[in-house]
Amino acid sequence: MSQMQQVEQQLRDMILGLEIAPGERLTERWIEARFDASRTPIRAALLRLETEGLVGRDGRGWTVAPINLVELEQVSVYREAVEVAAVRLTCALPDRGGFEGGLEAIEGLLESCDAETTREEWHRVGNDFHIELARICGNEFLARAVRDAMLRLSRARWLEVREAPARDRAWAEHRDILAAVKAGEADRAAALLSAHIGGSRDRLIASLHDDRRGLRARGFAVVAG
Amino acid sequence: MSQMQQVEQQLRDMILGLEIAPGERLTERWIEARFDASRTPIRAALLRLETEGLVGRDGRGWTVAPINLVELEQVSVYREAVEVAAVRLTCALPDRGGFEGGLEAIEGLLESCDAETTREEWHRVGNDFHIELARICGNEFLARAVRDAMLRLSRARWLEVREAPARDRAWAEHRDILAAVKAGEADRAAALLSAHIGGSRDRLIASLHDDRRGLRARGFAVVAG
DNA sequence: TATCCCAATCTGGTATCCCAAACCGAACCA
DNA sequence: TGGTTCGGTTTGGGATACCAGATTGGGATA
Repeated sequence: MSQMQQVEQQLRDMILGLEIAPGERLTERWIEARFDASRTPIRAALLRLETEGLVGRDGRGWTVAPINLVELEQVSVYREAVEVAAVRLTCALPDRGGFEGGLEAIEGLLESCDAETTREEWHRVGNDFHIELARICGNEFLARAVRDAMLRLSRARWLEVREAPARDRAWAEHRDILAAVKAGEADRAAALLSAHIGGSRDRLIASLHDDRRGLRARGFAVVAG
Repeated sequence: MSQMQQVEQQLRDMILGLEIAPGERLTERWIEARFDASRTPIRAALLRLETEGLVGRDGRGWTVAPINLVELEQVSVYREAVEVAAVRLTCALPDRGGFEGGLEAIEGLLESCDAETTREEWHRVGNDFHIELARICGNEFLARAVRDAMLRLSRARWLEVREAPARDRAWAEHRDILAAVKAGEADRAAALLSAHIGGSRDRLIASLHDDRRGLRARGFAVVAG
């Protein structure tokens, strides 16, 4: 793997893992020292992370993207449109991508979680459910759009204060959506998915909005509406 | 404007204008000589164009993205989902973005075309109609998605063999869609837009599929389904 | 003549170097 | 004391030198 890809992945992990605070300034020289790579691959990595929305420009200089509630809301609306379209496509498929890496695999994902599962795992599987669900429709662009959107939502979802009941409800909704898709009931799947995403969005925004002081106290830049 | 942006824009223009053939190999050194810039800004430009799908990697080395009929089909499906969602959002707005740079401006776009209009203008305004229509919904991500999709479709739309009647029909459909949005009739607008994009897609794919020998004869790499 | 092999060449990847502009702080003036 | 200016420092943008691996073209050989 090239150094550029290494730097990119490590930086992304640090940002998504909140090891670098949202809103924090980044200098190419600091990254150079931190990762022991020269500026050429670093700049390439920053350019890619910029297109992913994880870092941005602050005049001259780089900044880790802040938590932006307006952006989160818009990304979520975008993702709802794309995911619903993907699920409708999947329902229209003859076998609904039911085999080899399709719906069954996703069902396996859901069932891999139980009371013992760590928070990291819940988070990861929660992402993967939506990404995989979109992937089996066969349209690369819809799948990529969902991946990008989930990436942009990742830090916020991690910060969200979620109690066990809310988590269990989300999981139940995942199962319902999956069942509807397996049955090929496009309208029901679309409605369930839409409601699921809409509800997640509202709770996510509300949770972050309520806790924005706490977040700022942790050194995170939070841009509220 | 930085050199990187200049190189990026010029390269993009050359690719979209088919001055560099789809599928053609690009070397950083050739670009260096061609644009009299050093490899640093050139690499940055290539990285960005890669995310736009205009250039890609061919093992080691860069390649201008070929005309890929499967990709075009998928991008079009993606764009239909996003554009319909954007229009529904717009219809739900109180004033439907009707003022200052909103719907009226788009109407102006359409009316700026007549029998005297050059092919370049038709092409540009055809793109802008969809981009602007998506923009007024207020969701940056939906708007960006449409922009990206139209960019990916741009070369193919340019190559498409279109007679005047087909062109006029497309324009009439644009007007109908706009009228439905102005009236706030979300379902009608969505249905019209969906049909318009679906029809465009089918004709585009069919046109390129029929002419793929001619395109290959011009040195264009065409990947058919 | 066909084939194989090696060296010259060309490629993108990386490390550095230089530069102009922006930033920051201290010193100085009102 | 508060504002301003000015110079050093730091920044990203660009240019270039160097490297390792891939490619290729030609010449030697069977």
